[in-house]
Amino acid sequence: MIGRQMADSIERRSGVSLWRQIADKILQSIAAGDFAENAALPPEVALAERYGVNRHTVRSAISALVQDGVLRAEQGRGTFVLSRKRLSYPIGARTRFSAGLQGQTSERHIVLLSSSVEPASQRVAEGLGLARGAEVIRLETRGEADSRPVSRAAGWFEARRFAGIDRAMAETGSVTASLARFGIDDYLRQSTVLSARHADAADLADLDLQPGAIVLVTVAVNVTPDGQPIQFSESRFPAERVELKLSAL
Amino acid sequence: MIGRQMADSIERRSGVSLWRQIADKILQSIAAGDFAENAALPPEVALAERYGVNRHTVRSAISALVQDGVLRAEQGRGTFVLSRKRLSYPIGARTRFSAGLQGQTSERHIVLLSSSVEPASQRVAEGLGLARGAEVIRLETRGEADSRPVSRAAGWFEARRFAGIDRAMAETGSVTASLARFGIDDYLRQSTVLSARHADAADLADLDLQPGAIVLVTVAVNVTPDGQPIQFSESRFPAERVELKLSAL
DNA sequence: TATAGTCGTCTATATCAATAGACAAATTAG
DNA sequence: CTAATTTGTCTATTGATATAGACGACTATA
Repeated sequence: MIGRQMADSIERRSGVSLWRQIADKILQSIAAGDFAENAALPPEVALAERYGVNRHTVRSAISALVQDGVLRAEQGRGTFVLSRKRLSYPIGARTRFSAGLQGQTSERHIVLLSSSVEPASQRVAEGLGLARGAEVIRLETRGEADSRPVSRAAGWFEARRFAGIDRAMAETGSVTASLARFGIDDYLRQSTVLSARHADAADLADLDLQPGAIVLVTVAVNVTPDGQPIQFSESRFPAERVELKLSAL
Repeated sequence: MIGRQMADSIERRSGVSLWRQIADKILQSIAAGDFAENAALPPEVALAERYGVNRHTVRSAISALVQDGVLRAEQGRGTFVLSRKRLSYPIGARTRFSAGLQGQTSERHIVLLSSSVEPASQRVAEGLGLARGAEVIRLETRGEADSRPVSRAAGWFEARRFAGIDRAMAETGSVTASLARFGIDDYLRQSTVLSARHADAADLADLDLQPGAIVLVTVAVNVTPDGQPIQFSESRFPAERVELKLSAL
């Protein structure tokens, strides 16, 4: 973006419709803090002129964001911003879900969606230092803050060592607390690989997103302080609601 | 994605055309290492069936990737993968451009695109601990590996302290070397904030991307070992060619 | 109470995106 | 050589996207 000033460019015949590109820009702009809560968006004609499109095209973008609960349109008055700035999700050696979001939200928790036992895939086995096909427990979770989903994760644990961690997770709602039951009071993030892509159907459902949204994806391995791998995870974050803050370790 | 198996889902009337979504999926799949170099893609009819679309729609996706130099189609034989796995770009306290890419590419360098002196914007001033409007030098650079752009960055330095850094950068092609001329032999990454969005027109031109692509965006502050801010930067990485590896600090 | 500003709705038209089916052209396997 | 497989091209049709213009409905304010 380089500053902010030259970002108002739109691509035609790109496979991404103009209304979606404009909706993206408006979301970015809100997330970047360009509008106070309840502030008025520029009028439709002004936006149409700025982006070089028809007013109806801007209306399509706005309508999608109204649908999504980001904006509120009032006939005769204007269109107003509802949602807040993006959450800043900390990532570091000692990343814990709740701790890092303190102060940004009033309410936050993790929901266990499902658990299963399965043979380790190639990458899970590699991450955990197990033989391929070894039994692992898979926990599917969703992180929520202020009643909105902010993350969706799958975590894998060695089945033999962590038998019953699914129950612990359901009861405590915390990975840290669950691991504590297995005698692990501290763990570190060994590696994190980060990428981004368009949300697929599963992401849309899990994270309550509108089609065309972008998700940040992290693949990480957690280890004990002495380097023993305990958890392999893949997490997805809605890019429009979350940014990742890489904290000092 | 959770494993890999359920990722073949496509969203209709989402504002993102089906051919682009499919092109995205193919790119992801290649980047994830599902295909060896020069391996054949599944035939068009098979892909059409897998994604539940018409063969012509798949052809549109493939045609975009052929245009982009990712695939090569041969009549009667098949469609073949040209490009490599994604580059893994390391990010950590001591991130240096060239060092981390060693072994992944045969050739890599930074090009200085432009430099200018300007008053510091709000966020640049905050990042560098200066008064808003203080003079800063802005360097626009592009990182290339194997003749392909892999990053595009804007860096800001306090003008008074680093007068002439633009020339140093042009001569050395290295931030590290340029800073050394100002007596700074070591610096650390103090903070990094990470987000993702659709590429805008500037990104497309700078990074040689096809419209609809996704970029990873980092905003970072570099400091001297004793905590003095020296550089504020915003970098963009094409998500289809680069993943970010958060290294131990 | 006018008037200007803004969102809401309607009609019409053009282009892009996607589907459907058919057949040609090139390659590979038998 | 023949058949099967695969990419390339063509025509036709439908629906989504985008533009254009006009006008109605609601709000705030001079």
